[in-house]
Amino acid sequence: MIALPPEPLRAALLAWFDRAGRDLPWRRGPEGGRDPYRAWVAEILLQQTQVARGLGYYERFLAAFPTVQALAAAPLEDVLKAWEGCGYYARARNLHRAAAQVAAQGAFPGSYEGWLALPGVGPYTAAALSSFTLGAPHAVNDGNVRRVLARLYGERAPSPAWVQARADALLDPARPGAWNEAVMDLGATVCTPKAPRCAPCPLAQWCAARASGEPTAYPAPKVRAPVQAVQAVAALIGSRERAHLERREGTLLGGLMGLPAEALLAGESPEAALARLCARLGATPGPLLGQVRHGMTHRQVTLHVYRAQAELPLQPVAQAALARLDQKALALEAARQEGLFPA
DNA sequence: AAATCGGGGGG
DNA sequence: CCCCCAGATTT
Repeated sequence: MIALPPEPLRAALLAWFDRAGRDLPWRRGPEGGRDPYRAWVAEILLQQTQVARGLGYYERFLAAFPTVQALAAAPLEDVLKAWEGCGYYARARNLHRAAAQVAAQGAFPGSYEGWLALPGVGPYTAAALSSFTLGAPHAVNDGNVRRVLARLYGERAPSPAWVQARADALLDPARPGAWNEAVMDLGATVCTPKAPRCAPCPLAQWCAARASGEPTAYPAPKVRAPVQAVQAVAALIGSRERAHLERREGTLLGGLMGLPAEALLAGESPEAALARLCARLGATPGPLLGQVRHGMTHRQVTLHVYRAQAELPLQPVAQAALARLDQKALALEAARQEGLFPA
């Protein structure tokens, strides 16, 4: 392993950060002494979610739940509604659970280990929050850090342990929170995945990937599981404004509401699956409204949406937290209020 | 170590 | 179309 000189490298990156770092709403307050509630909500929201996308959700979420006490007291349905469309809904469920723990103990964690003990807080988030809110010397390891360090050291296949060791060694003990934010800002705005801008990079003089002439070769792309094609049927009972909805159980979209649905069994036709679904609901199958397709990283879902009739409770769709897939399905029923779509 | 969990931005 | 994103949890 090449030993990089830590002090000049730290000074160069922190000087760049102080000049060119991003101005983000969760960065208000003193360095190393940020408001733990605002910092925590941001870190959970930003897990596997790009900053530009998280911004809108952040403001709306804080407006709906201004304090951890308000979050703890709110029904989970309201929390999921605020999270609607953002994905990885276990984050919202864990955030709600953790809020109850924090409210019960009357204070936010005062250490890395304390943060790590909260549901939904793993090694990255505990390092981020302990450095941002407590000034604790813990180095974050996220996608940006992985890419920046892989390029800096010229490592094509950086393991999590390799990244953490390098991040720990480089962390500036005088400004751990600022250092963590600086590496992430560099990765997000300069050392980007496909088009790194080496010219303005404050670390260029030490960077092995830049010296190689092919910075984007570091790190090598991760091998990903193939996308699996899935088919299912759903029943629309009622209208797109007031429909019969079910709560999804399990890990996939768990906690969200959606149209009653059944996955097609191997070799099964959509009509047969619809018959199974209607038998379960005590409903009468109706005509096909259409199909919607929806991609979910490792799944490509084709949903066949049918109308159905039944004496089942309807609820206002606008107040329920729905996945994008169900919103697409509901959109198949054209709004037909008098005057909305004149003939 | 590998699989699973959403949805969208950007080349 | 493909890779990636302020990862965590479960297997």
